Amino acid sequence: MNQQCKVCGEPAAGFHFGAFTCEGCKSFFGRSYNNLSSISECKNNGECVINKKNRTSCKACRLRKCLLVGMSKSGSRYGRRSNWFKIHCLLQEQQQQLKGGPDSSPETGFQFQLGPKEEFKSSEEYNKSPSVSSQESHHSDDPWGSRGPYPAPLFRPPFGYDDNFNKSFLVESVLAPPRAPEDAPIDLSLKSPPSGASSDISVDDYPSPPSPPTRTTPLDLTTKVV
Amino acid sequence: MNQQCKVCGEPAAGFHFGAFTCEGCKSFFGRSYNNLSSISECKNNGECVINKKNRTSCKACRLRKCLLVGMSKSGSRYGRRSNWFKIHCLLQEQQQQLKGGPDSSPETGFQFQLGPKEEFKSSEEYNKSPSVSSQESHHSDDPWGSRGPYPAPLFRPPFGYDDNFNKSFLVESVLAPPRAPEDAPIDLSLKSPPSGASSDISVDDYPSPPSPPTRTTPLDLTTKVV
DNA sequence: AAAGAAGGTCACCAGGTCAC
DNA sequence: GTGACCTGGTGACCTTCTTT
Ligand SMILES: [Zn+2]
Ligand SMILES: [Zn+2]
Ligand SMILES: [Zn+2]
Ligand SMILES: [Zn+2]
Repeated sequence: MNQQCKVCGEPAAGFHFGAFTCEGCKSFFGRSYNNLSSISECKNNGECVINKKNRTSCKACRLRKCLLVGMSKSGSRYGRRSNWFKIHCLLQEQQQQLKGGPDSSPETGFQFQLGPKEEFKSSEEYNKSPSVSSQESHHSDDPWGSRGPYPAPLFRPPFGYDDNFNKSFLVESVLAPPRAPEDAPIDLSLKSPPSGASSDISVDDYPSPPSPPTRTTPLDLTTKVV
Repeated sequence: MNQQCKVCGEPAAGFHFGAFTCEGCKSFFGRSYNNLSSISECKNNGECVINKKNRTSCKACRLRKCLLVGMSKSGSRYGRRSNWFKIHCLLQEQQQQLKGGPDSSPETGFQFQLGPKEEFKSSEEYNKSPSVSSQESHHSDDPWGSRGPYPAPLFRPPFGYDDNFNKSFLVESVLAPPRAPEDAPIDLSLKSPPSGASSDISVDDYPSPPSPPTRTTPLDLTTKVV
């Protein structure tokens, strides 16, 4: 299994925070997440394309990429992955090779968790975002720690698969370049969501896993959203 | 690990911008790079030989040397050096002592990142490898060795080298020094400052770092799995 | 157990400082 | 302008703990 970091393209060290990443991006994400204020605005209008060599040059864009590929603190967990997961990884990898060449852009790299792109589910949801506060957000106590609400069948879809929370919420609100006038004072608003809830990032709770097996054909699993 | 500055020969302070250099050359390069205009043309026809004592006397030549030894803004590396790398350093050092005497010229000093020169030679071996040539572009990787998945043995070869590479590691590296596939262009455009380095030197890209022994087979991921 | 991820550690480096 | 010295960020390696 030879995955590449979905953020920068370097050989991946494992599945971290919801995506295959290298040690560097893993650490970076872990650090940044708790310290968003340390990230200064992109000087390139938020359009940097992250790769192995330049990944350290723009933290804002690196973080954005992390979120884009599905990383999230809450969407992580300990322990080994199910077979289901591994199998899918392989398949996906192969498929990708067929059409993209081994080195297809890290940009879209391996699409495990719903493609970042359209998954965005409009920003509308985001617009009303603060809504997050609704109520389920108090998941706080144990975002995931102890086996949450899952049935854990033999082949349960791997974690992080459906966690698209950050896609809609964080990515857009926070990192997406908010149309700032050039000299915008940065602020990069991603301080922390107003809505308290302490969740600087809230995850709506865990969407029921797409029941996997039983094949559906070309594993679609991705689209699901709830 | 006492390395010498590849630019001037003084004891190196570390690996900076892609090469082992002293503090001075590091700073010099960092400064000059953003300010090429400040460098005046060489008065000696671009033939100055840089050493510890005269390094400050001709900026043009000093900078040229920097580039020659592989320095580049994008070639910098962060974080700790991998064990694999360290071992390599030692070996190389030893080898060098055997044949060069402890005090071999700083000129050729330690060749880690293949000098942009003809270090290549063995690349032919590369070329004839059928599959590789096709599109193995993402092959590279350096002795810095970005690690793959964990339970990594003490000296884990970077990227896709097979696991029992470890065993033969010593032997191989000694007999067949690693050579990089050139995935990097290495143009090193500025052979000699055409006329004043004033013209921009585009050094965008960086000579691929040294690199580990080449692996031959295209990774057979199929076998492993599950 | 064994595998594998989160987190911690701290070797290392780009940059910035500021007496020369 | 130079380069010894600091500082904050990075990432290879390691430890702890969860999941298979
Ligand atoms: Zn990465
Ligand atoms: Zn950027
Ligand atoms: Zn030097
Ligand atoms: Zn000169």
